[in-house]
Amino acid sequence: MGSDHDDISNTVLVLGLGFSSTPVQNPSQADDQRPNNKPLIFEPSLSLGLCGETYRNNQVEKESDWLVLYREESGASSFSNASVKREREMGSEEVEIERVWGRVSDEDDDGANARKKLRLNKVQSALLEESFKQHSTLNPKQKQELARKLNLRPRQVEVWFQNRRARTKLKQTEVDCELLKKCYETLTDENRRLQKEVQDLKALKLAQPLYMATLTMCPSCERISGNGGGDTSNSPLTMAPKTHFLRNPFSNPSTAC
DNA sequence: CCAGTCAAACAGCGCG
DNA sequence: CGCGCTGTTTGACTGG
Repeated sequence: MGSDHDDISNTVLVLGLGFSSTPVQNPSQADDQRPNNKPLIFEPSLSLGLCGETYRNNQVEKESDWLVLYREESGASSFSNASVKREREMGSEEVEIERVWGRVSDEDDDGANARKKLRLNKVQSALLEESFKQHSTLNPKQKQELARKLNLRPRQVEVWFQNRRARTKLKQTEVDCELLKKCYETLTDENRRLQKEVQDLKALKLAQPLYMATLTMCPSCERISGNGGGDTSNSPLTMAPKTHFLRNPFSNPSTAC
């Protein structure tokens, strides 16, 4: 009866109002794909802006260890595809150590490998992620420092942050898009239902023009009033609750009084 | 800096 | 098992 109407209305209202402020957990596929990585949680916010600002403090704890590991293994400037694949398959720390990786620097490009694409190792990725969570943009000093820590060129750090921002934004847009689709569907259903209700009421009004045109009753005080507040005490008519409570618009009595 | 794009690296699948 | 194919991820570049 009227209760389901109210339920639907409330649902729609909540969805509409909650949209801009409801935080949505979005387990990031991209960030969790590397099997060897610590579970870095990217939590895009549904609220406008400020995405990627949340982070877990305890992820910083290993940074120094990673850097030690990183510094121990860094120094190589060539790049090995086979070792990269092996690392991903085995997913162990020791492979990380024996893996040959590094940067394609301006200095040591030999021409043949100039177009070889660098793949950041997990230490580098983790530190970049950590840094990104703290601030999604870098000032020149931060960029230099990060590049120095990671043995990368500042340009590479800069590019990584640009890509990270862009892909975070894209991901957030996709989440928002899905939410808007759901919201649209809900509102469409609600609109359809209300249209039908209007039609029903119109049909009812045609069938019983006198009642519908002249009388209304508040369900809380059960007083009948005519149009323009006229006196109904001498009216021979009695109330027809059936018409009034078809969908119970008085679920909130104050609206009728 | 951002949006758009390219292309290397990689993952996953089916097939012989 | 390995090969080819396809789709995805991601480092890098370009133009505005």
